[in-house]
Amino acid sequence: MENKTYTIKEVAEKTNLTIPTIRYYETEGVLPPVERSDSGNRVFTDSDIGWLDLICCLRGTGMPIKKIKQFVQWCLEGDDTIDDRIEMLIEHGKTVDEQLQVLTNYKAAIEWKINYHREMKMQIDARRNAVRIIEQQDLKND
Amino acid sequence: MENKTYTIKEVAEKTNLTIPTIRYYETEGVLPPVERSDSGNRVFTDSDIGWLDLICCLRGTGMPIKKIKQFVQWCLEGDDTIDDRIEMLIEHGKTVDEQLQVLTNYKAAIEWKINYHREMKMQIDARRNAVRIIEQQDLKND
DNA sequence: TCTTGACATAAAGTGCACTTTAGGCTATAA
DNA sequence: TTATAGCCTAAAGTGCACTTTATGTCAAGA
Repeated sequence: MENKTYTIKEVAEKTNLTIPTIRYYETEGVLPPVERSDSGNRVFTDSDIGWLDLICCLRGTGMPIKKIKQFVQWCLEGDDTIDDRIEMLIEHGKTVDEQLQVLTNYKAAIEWKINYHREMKMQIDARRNAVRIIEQQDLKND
Repeated sequence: MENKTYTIKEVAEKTNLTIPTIRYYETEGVLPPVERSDSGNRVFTDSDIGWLDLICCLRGTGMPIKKIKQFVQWCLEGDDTIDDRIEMLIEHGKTVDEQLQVLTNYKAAIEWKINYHREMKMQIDARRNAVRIIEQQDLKND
């Protein structure tokens, strides 16, 4: 499973990122420098994909690129940054909890709206039905 | 509770939106036109705040401004759009479920990372401690 | 009466995270 | 050998959702 390598296209498929996004992450220093072939093409390893998975996780939970870069840099710097890293992860975990809380509340509000609209629809349909019946009776009476 | 009115500042405080954002929503047609005083100032009602709460809910769950505008316009158009509105809410509800799912998975990944880093820290500390002890012994032996 | 503060508009600017474009290199297949 | 596909870079462009700026009106208190 180790020492297998991937082209940028394969990595894009694996990570659901676009090719330009992967390149962008590397030039921005969010993704650590990727190995190159003799002709200058990127040669990705499972480790690189691991970094990208981490980046996706942090981005997907709303962490800005700059902060992710900071975290990755700390990882590369080694042992001395372990406390900073743990602190950042814990703080970020808290914001994710908040996001989950907010999202859950909004979800409930949307469900409420849906039910409200459904009841509204029932009444509209009932009214329309009543009008139809009256019209039919008017037709007969003419 | 009804027929009370609010200034834009009060509404901003109530909704946690900024004053320019509220104006922006109105000029964009996301928020239906707000009543004005003789001097042209906006006079908000509880109904307006209700619209803003809805907008916050939809924005907070990732619906783009354009789509929210569409939904609000449908609401203003009346009964004939009830099916469209219900469909949009249901579809949006699904995307919120997906967001919750993704976010929950990411949260778990972050927790996993935290634990991984904590164990890493334990090892680093243990190693440092060992080095310290050895250094002290070396000191004694000199 | 004058100043202060809250409101108004229109238009330009901002920040973020990419995406697109233009131009060029290189290895394989026809 | 030539064309095609896949990679490369640097730089400019994009889309979204606001935010900021410049300028002006209006009502109330000193």
